[in-house]
Amino acid sequence: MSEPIDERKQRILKAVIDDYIENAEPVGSRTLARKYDLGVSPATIRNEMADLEMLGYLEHLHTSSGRVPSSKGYRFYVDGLIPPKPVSEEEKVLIDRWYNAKVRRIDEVFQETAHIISQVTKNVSLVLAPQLTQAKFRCLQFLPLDDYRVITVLMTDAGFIENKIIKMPSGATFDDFQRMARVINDNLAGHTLDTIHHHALSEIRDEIADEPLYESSLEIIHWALDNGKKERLYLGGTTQMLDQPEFHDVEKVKETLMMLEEEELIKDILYAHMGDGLEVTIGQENKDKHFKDSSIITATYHLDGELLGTIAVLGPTRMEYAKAMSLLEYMNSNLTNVIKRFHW
Amino acid sequence: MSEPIDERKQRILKAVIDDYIENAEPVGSRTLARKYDLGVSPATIRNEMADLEMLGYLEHLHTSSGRVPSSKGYRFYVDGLIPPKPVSEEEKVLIDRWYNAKVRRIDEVFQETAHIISQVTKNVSLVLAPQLTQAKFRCLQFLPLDDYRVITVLMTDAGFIENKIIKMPSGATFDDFQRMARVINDNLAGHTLDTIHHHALSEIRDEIADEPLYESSLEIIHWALDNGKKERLYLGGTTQMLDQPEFHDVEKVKETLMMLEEEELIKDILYAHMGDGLEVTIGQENKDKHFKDSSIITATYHLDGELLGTIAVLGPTRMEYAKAMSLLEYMNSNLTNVIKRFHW
DNA sequence: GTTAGCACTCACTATATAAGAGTGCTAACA
DNA sequence: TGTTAGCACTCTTATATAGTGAGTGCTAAC
Repeated sequence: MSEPIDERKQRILKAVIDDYIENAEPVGSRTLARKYDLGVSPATIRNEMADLEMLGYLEHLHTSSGRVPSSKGYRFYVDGLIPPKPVSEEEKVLIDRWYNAKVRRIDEVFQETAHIISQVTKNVSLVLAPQLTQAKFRCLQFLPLDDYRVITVLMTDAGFIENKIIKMPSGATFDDFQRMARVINDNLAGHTLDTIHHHALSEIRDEIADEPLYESSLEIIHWALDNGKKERLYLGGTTQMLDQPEFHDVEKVKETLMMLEEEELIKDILYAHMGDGLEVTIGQENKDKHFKDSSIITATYHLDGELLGTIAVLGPTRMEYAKAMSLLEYMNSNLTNVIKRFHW
Repeated sequence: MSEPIDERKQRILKAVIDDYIENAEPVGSRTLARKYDLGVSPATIRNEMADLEMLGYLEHLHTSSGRVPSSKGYRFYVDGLIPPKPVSEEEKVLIDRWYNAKVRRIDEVFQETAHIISQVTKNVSLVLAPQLTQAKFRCLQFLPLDDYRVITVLMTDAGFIENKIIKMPSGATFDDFQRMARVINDNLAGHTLDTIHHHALSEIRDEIADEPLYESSLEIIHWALDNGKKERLYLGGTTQMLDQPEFHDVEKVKETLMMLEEEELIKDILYAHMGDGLEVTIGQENKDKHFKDSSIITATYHLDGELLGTIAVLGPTRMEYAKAMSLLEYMNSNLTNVIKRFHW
């Protein structure tokens, strides 16, 4: 099955895949001999291709009509044949400029990251923004709004901030809320949002010792937890992907778009690859059957050593792996800087 | 040109448009006679249709093959022929439940509004979220974060809140920032964000009388203004629209999606109809040539008497006007409640 | 004023044919 | 023994042609 393949076979395999990635059409021996400098005749190439097919690296659509790489073929290509294609300095400058021009608020960083990736790779990009569940509760503060409302500001360790207006129970004063903030902060500071449980709540209840006020604090804590659970997914390139010949059929487009709208499905895919650095999953290697014709490249990014989120490129198996991989690698390492720049 | 058309012609015109809206195919006299109870023979219908074409209400694609409504035909239909199709009570309940299930933060209201509209109408929906430029500056407050950073919280009249972390100049203390907040609030409170000009800034400069601190306040005010300028556009239904036979061609899909990505273009369209209540613009009536085959229905929503934003449906001229119009009307009046419910 | 009848148009479908690209095999060659 | 040329065969794609059906417009009869 997996016999070693000699250097010439590798050269031919690489040529087939390069050509197929470029032209999206089954490639035959004649074209190969003409376009690539392989030094052998089409007939020889035919023999070698037949061998490569036998070994599972290439596939035949119909009896006649050129060959197409299989998942195994792409895998071999990705693991050993592709030349590194680093992001050029000009591209880096462009990317930096783009961030500067477009990003004003922290959440826009993720949207624009998705945008950049899809623009460069002409494929769909996915960016999973930081999951606050793993962030630590830092503090909660109140600001007076008027006689019966206060603004609640929640802050986590990683520096993310959320706010919400809440009503004060009748009879309560802003001072009561200040006191409540102290109680909550003392009890919850340093805990990750997903480890705040009932026993903490009951302590808070005891310390607050006022039913309506406790109700308010519950509302606030639940809101904080909800916020923590909701990591956000940003998509990019759903228009660019139409440039790929794979999507010449509207049904295919619809199917793909509908799949992309299923946030939970997509998140699960991204979770599956979380924390493993740069990872490429090709066609058949995908567990979900919807993705048997797609490849996914994922990369995780960090901040101060803490895992923050995932960025990914999703496209047809016929994808410019070299380009996408080095771009993701760069975006990945760059994202930390960008977040710091715009948020601190 | 615009001679009055008698009752029978109107009945026939309505039947043609109803049928075309339903089936997306040119409608002929025979089909019309069979499906609709018009009480006359196909031949008579043919004569009437020929008249309606002469008057500009119908169009012929090819010499033979049924008729299709013109923009003028749709206009007449929308202005006088469509039966009102109010949102049913069940639908209202569903919509309410949907909001409750999905919306946690204020900005999600707009996203979900777009989502609901597109789900119901099977067309693209556009929601222009409140423009803060017209909102009044209410107040600015600071919260201490650590020794060298503070959280800035900006609040506008309509209750929208934004926050940002900023660095303190070396040597400055949190008390300095508190003082700065007072100065800024005294000078700017009650002004709309787009009327904050240089003379206000120079007064602030005089009162603060400390260069690094003034720099910080400038940074904050500019951030506030930037926030005000950036009204946000939410899109929905870019997948649903593929169900319409108008989009059986991928090129058409791509063209439309690319147009929708041009935020400025779309915003301009929405601005053009701002403040006019419910408005329908049909095909040729659109000034922008990209929209000559599309119809746009817009509605503006208000909060406490103040104009807030616009919601719209964008689709092929062959659109279920009755349904879309009553839905927009309802969403429109309902949006105020929803915003209040989730934000106050 | 309405309707039946009829010739005509035009798009759409199905079928046949031809062209082109590619394969696999065989046999000759270095 | 590996490489190559040649050739028959397969299968897709493009093109042309004929047939079908829905619809119109006109005329003449009711």
